[in-house]
Amino acid sequence: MSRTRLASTTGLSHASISAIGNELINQHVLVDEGEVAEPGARGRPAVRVSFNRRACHAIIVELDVNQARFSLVDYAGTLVDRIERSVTPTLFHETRPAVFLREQLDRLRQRNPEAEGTLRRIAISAQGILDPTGDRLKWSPIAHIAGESIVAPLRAALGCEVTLTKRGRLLAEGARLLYPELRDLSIATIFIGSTVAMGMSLPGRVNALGEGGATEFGHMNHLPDGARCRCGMRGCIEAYAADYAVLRTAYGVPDQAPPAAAVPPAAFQELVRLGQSGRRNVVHAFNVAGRAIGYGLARVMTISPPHHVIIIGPGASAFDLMRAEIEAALGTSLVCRINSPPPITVHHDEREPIFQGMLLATLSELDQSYFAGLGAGTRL
Amino acid sequence: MSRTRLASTTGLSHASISAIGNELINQHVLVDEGEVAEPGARGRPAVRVSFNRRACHAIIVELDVNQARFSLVDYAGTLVDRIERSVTPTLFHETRPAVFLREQLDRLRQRNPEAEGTLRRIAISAQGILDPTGDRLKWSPIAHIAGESIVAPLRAALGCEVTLTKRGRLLAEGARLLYPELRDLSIATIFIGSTVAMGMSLPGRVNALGEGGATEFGHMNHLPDGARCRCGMRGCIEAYAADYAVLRTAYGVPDQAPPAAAVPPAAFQELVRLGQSGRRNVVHAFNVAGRAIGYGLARVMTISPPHHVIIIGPGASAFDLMRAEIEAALGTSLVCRINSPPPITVHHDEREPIFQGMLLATLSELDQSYFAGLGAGTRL
DNA sequence: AGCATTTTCTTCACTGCTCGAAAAAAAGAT
DNA sequence: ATCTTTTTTTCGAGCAGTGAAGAAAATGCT
Repeated sequence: MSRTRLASTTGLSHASISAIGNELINQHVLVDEGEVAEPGARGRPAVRVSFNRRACHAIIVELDVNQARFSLVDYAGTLVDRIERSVTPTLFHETRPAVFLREQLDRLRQRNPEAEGTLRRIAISAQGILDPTGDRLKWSPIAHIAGESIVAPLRAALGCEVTLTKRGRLLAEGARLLYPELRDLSIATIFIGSTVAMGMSLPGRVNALGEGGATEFGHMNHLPDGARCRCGMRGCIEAYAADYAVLRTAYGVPDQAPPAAAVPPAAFQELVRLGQSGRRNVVHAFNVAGRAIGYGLARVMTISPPHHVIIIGPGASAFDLMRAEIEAALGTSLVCRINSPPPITVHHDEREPIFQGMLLATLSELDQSYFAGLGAGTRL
Repeated sequence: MSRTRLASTTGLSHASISAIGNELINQHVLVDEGEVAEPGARGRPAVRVSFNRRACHAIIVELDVNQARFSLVDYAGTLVDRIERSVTPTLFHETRPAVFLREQLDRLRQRNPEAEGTLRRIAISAQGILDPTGDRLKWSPIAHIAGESIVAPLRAALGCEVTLTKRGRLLAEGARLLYPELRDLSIATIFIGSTVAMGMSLPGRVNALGEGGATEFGHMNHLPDGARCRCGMRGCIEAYAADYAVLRTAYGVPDQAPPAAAVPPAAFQELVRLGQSGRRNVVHAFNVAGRAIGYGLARVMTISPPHHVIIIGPGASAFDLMRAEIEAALGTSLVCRINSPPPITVHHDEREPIFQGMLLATLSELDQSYFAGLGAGTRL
């Protein structure tokens, strides 16, 4: 981006951008990329400045019920290397979470020795409820992970900052990045898959990893004394709309039956396919799921109504089977009658928004915690 | 407050406080009250500065289903004069809201000619859903008020700034003022009475009148296809917990019967008394109300959990009859199991918090919109 | 009474951030 | 070669805030 565009984007004057920009270039936080040739343009050509890729690196860890992904990124946000591992319900029974994570992280570091000295942060995201200390999960749909210390042993072993973040928090921030037209709107992103989750994002600056936006939407009660949920409670939205719940409803298993620990992604895809091809019991199951999500969303609308709703995750493919029930439920809400209901769109890939949201949040935090702490004269 | 205390409260240095304070005293926004004698204190005595009462005046209008209250206040927040009028379900059928308001406002102004030149703002609060323009209510439990233009005619007639605010928005801000120990906590205040409403307040600066904190808690769905609500929908929390709903349940009226337009305050007080003395049908009705509020609160807890909950309004007197059901409902929620449920306290008078919340918000807004706009050299 | 102590408030020189205006630089257009 | 356009830098100024020093106004001790 050129200095002139930076000035108009940030609202600062050219004078300030020039001063700050050159200071950061001296510190090697930014780099001068030289003139960028734009054919047919008059005037002095713009000089692009961009982040110094080698200023620092971070590793982003996405942990969910079915898989784990480890991504080494540089300061410009470019993906340098990536490892994927599948997660089974017994994995964290056999191997302590911190040990499993450390093995994969070490492998990634050994494969990329050039990043070693500048690895500044490891950001882990996982589904569930965090302990207030941020060291571990208090509860999680990922089997056997809750209660195990994660952050402290990794921090001690690796000697760099490690953070643990609720995954749902990132959904909406990431979705905002993918749809520039939503930039100035508040967004609720609902994930439907191995769990049901919602992230909320207000316009304005990027939410830091530590702040708001997290909800327990999946465990909001839908019906008092209703279906059994993986969390042990009854009547949660998740107990009607997560993969295991749809499967249970479709095959006529009583809704008080204990939920499956995990549903293989392929099995759920097959279920969606059956629903789309019109199989009665499956269509019915997705209708039930839609009703739970619709009432949940209607309830959210009464507390903090988002401008836009995005449905995401494996269950998003079945949105057509849920849409009518969702809209009907929204229609029973005064808020949606008076102010029209929010537009709902579907985004099929959930991994990219989560990754992008986490990436942006991590780099922003590094800017604030690491780079801001460097003295004025520092050189990297 | 002395300059030294101002410095430690605001976090600014003594030098800055001195400069800014003297500037504002020159402008007659603040006044020097002279030394305040504190017996037994050593050192130079503190000089108290306070708001110049005569710097400006505002009128605060509280409008609800049963009554209207008009309060003339000065810049120091002192109540100068007040008018109360009862509101009947036919009032706004017979008299247009703007006309009714104008009559009372004119009376208040005539009684207090000394405030005339410095009346800077009229702030109206009412229950219901506001039009985005802020000129009128789109929907309200106050009969015949929705849809009628309120702000524009008053602004034209009185020639000063007029604002219309959702009442529930003020509940929590006001409650925060009354309980200093809640200063750094997020608070949800639930009003139970002619309606059911909730205001949320985050710690930090005072919310301006235009910003967040408003909810439609009373019209959050409790049970799909449930009891008929005054808003025309079915199953709202209000349809189980507002005064008309408790009355309906207690006397075995079918929950699909059209709700009463208003319940006289005395009739509801009597109902609370009957419940407290153990009358079975009334106790049952309040149990039902408590269950609706409890599930509603549990649902709110999944989206933006407050640290503290305050119950307020005429129905607060019956809190003991609802407590068990509220706590039971909270217990069905994963969030309340993992992180303990928020403490719930009762505040019996609802009018004071609403008034205080509105007062503070109005004066803060005047600081920002009016006083901040005055040039550096201005003198009042 | 006279001086030390304590506390409040003001003054003053200085920093850090930002801005507007002018100037410099680097290209294409004439 | 000169004009125009666009980007970038330089320079002086303004503003909000600070720390340190000092002035002011009381009490307490001898």
